[in-house]
Amino acid sequence: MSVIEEKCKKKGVRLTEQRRVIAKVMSDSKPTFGSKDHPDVDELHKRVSLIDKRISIATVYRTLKLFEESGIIERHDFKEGKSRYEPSTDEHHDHLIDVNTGEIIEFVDKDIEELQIKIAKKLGYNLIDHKLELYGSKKK
Amino acid sequence: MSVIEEKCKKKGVRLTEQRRVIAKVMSDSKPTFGSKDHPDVDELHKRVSLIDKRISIATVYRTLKLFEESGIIERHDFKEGKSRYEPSTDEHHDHLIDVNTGEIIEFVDKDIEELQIKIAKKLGYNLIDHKLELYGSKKK
DNA sequence: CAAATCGATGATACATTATAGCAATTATGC
DNA sequence: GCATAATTGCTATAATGTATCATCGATTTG
Ligand SMILES: [Zn+2]
Ligand SMILES: [Zn+2]
Ligand SMILES: [Zn+2]
Ligand SMILES: [Zn+2]
Repeated sequence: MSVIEEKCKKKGVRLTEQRRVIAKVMSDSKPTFGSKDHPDVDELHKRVSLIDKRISIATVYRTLKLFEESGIIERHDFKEGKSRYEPSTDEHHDHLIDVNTGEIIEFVDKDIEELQIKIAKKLGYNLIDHKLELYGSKKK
Repeated sequence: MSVIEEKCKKKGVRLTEQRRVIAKVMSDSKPTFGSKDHPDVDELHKRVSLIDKRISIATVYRTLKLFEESGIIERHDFKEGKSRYEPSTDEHHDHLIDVNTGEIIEFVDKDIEELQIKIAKKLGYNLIDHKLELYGSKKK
């Protein structure tokens, strides 16, 4: 059983054959370091179709929304207009996008997380969420 | 003459009657502290129409794109799907969005800017651009 | 000054991403 | 197994933004 299927069970999200396939594909999407996973809906539909080509794009959209609202996956809107998805991780991370290759590098930085909380506080706010994306080109 | 009209002249961006109106509206959009300006295309078209109701939404789109590509204004994609605009400022700033009211608070923080450069460098990248948005609720 | 030229405009068609409606199918609880 | 409720696939629709194209208007050329 895939990691995401297990999380669905734990959270009481009903599973169907289609959702199980989408869960499997999402679970397998974890990027090895250096890759650029975080697939978009079309890419996911392609991967899903390799397992069962009768699953419609509408179901992919609906299931991703369901998983996202249940906190099982995360949606990102990088600079493209379309959403990209990844399985939720235990430890929060942010992203650096290689502007030349599109490669996505994940990073964790405690200092910048704390700094954001501090900035919000100074402005009189409690930080609820944040978006941090770095765009860069490889040093030579 | 509006601030943005002046910048157009300086950069050699050709001005028309329509563009002058849009430049004026954008120039007037600078938020006083506490406001939530950074208007979207529809809002801008509304404001533009008050001055000249024959200006089409297509021209607003085209002119905003032109101004943006010339570095005269900046486009932001907050969490809504539609773009919002503001005049470019001398000093770079980031945004905190009040999740309850939609209010947008601008802030400048040298430390977080430097930290981002440092993080990119550590990953082997030169930082070219970044997106930093804080979402929070007012402390009571 | 008139003609030719070139870019900008307005209206509309189209593209893209995503959601909504609905009949048919599937899963669930008894 | 049967009734009920949720889910699916298909398609239509919504929302945001871009492309097309005939027309307009400004500018240059002779
Ligand atoms: Zn973060
Ligand atoms: Zn990630
Ligand atoms: Zn910044
Ligand atoms: Zn701003």
